[in-house]
Amino acid sequence: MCGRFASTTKPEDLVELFGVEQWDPTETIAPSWNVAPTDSAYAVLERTPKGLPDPVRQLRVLRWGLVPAWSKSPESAVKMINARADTVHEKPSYRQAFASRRCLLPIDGYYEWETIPVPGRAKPRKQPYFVSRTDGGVLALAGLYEFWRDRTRPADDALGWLVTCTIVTTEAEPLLAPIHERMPLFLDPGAYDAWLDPGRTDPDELRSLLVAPAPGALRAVPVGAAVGNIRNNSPDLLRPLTDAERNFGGAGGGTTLF
DNA sequence: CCAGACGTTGTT
DNA sequence: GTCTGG
DNA sequence: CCAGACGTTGTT
DNA sequence: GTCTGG
Repeated sequence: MCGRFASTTKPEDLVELFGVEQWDPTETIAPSWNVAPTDSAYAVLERTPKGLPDPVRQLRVLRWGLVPAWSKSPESAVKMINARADTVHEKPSYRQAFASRRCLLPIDGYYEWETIPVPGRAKPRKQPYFVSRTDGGVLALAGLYEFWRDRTRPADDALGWLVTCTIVTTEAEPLLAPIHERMPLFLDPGAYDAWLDPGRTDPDELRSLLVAPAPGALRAVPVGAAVGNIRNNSPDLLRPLTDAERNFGGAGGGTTLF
């Protein structure tokens, strides 16, 4: 799955990479090596302005954790950080967003925790990994977004709209499966246009864009436990564990190597 | 008909 | 908002 | 996802 | 043990 990630690419660079036509520089967030659910994140999406024929590609800041438009409160649905690719087109909470509000979430990589049973102890050990593109490029995660109106605020209050997002997940590819059974889906540049086009609403066609990556496209590197605490946030979270650090605490011998 | 859910993951 | 369960 | 809390009353 | 907050 995907429950924590790093996002440090400058918005100006994201604008270049994704062919963004519209970005409001006041919508800027600090680089983060520890983005958690309910945090803000950059998203690339397309909206068609009233009276215009074509959608405009934008870079926006959304809150991670999708809140369906019909939710009574924004907390009730904050667990919706992931959406299963195999059912996303039919789930009441996601299908409208899937039909017309798809986005890309550009990230450097995400964290995955391997659960390692410790003989004789109830609590297993949790070994975090940082998963990123082997070629070092930005990962364009497949996402959905949704608008939620806060009725406790005045009708003309711009802050009365909450825009949230979720990440589409699938079965882990074979190389990652030993760490974790699920993983987020990402798109290759050739699929960006079709995925973002709000004019495309055929679920089967859209689902065909969600394909597993080639084996080896992603790499997983074991990192320190500090990432577990969201108060920790620095490039040091990405530093690979040394062999000595991995052996120290590692019950039952070595961890999976890449 | 109304009431209540609407999600994913991991672990047992 | 819309579907499911009772 | 992990870390950290885990409560009620009365008053503003 | 389980829920909430970030």
